[in-house]
Amino acid sequence: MIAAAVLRVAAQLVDGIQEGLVRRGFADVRPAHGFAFARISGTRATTAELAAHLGITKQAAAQLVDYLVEHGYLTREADVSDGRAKLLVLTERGRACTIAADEAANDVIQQWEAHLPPQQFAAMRDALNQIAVPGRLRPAW
Amino acid sequence: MIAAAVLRVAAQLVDGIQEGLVRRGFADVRPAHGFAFARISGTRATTAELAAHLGITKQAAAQLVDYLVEHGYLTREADVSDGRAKLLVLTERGRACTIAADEAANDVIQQWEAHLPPQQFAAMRDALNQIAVPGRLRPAW
DNA sequence: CACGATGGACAAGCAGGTTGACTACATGGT
DNA sequence: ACCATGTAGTCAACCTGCTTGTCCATCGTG
Repeated sequence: MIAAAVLRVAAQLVDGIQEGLVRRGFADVRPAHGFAFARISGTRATTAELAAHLGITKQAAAQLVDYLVEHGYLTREADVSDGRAKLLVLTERGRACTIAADEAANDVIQQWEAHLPPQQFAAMRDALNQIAVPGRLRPAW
Repeated sequence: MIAAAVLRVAAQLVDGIQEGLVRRGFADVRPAHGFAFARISGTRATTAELAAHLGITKQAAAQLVDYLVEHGYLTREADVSDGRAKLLVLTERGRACTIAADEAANDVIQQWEAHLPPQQFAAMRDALNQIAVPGRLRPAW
């Protein structure tokens, strides 16, 4: 069953990243935080924008941000161009964590690559990229 | 990024199945229930076995089973060979729901197939089946 | 047949999300 | 210049799905 295979592969990836982060000294982040980091390290981000990106309410996003601030991954800075907003910026540790997550993800993917003929791996990668629509990232489990 | 593509594809699949189930009249089941159905419709199943299969505690599995019994998908039957155990068996509605879930999953997959050259789709399917280890099904999000 | 292991259930609590209401600031129309 | 409406953030209450801890009844093996 291909559907089950997709879910197992996704589960492997998430679990593998999580384990890799623990090994690299980032035991206090959850998978959801990774999606937040990805958003914050990209363009300018506020809590409300983050909430929209993750598909959760801004209250839930706010408490996620609280957690990351408490654990030294993020700071809230005043936005000079908007007195209401607070910009989310990664700390040094936050940037180190995003890098570690990327490395951990690549470790998992390299294991996949090692199990497949190069051309088949490339076919799978291209197929996944074509299928994946740029919409929501987190499923509604 | 291939990691993001995998997660998006998995999210699409889960969301697509969920939406297909709603369209077919099964609005009161969650994705986790699908994994439970798959286990129960296979070999003999008890609540404790289900818990092990899903990677959750038996208490959590018990309340999941409670829900499915209340909603008419399952019954608990006495096990003649073990006075402690209660066998989980699908009702007619339960069987119909598993069939509907299979159909919904196939709908999603057919959309993927339609977007890709047949040979590339086959390569992706085979690659995923090779990569997927038969371990846990639900990630620890 | 006694004793450890196992299936199931009861209770309390936690984590991550929700809805609702409120304040402070922004912005565009008259 | 001002007011109306919209938006970022926060406080509070609550819900759901899961956890840990404890217990009982039954199984199976020495």
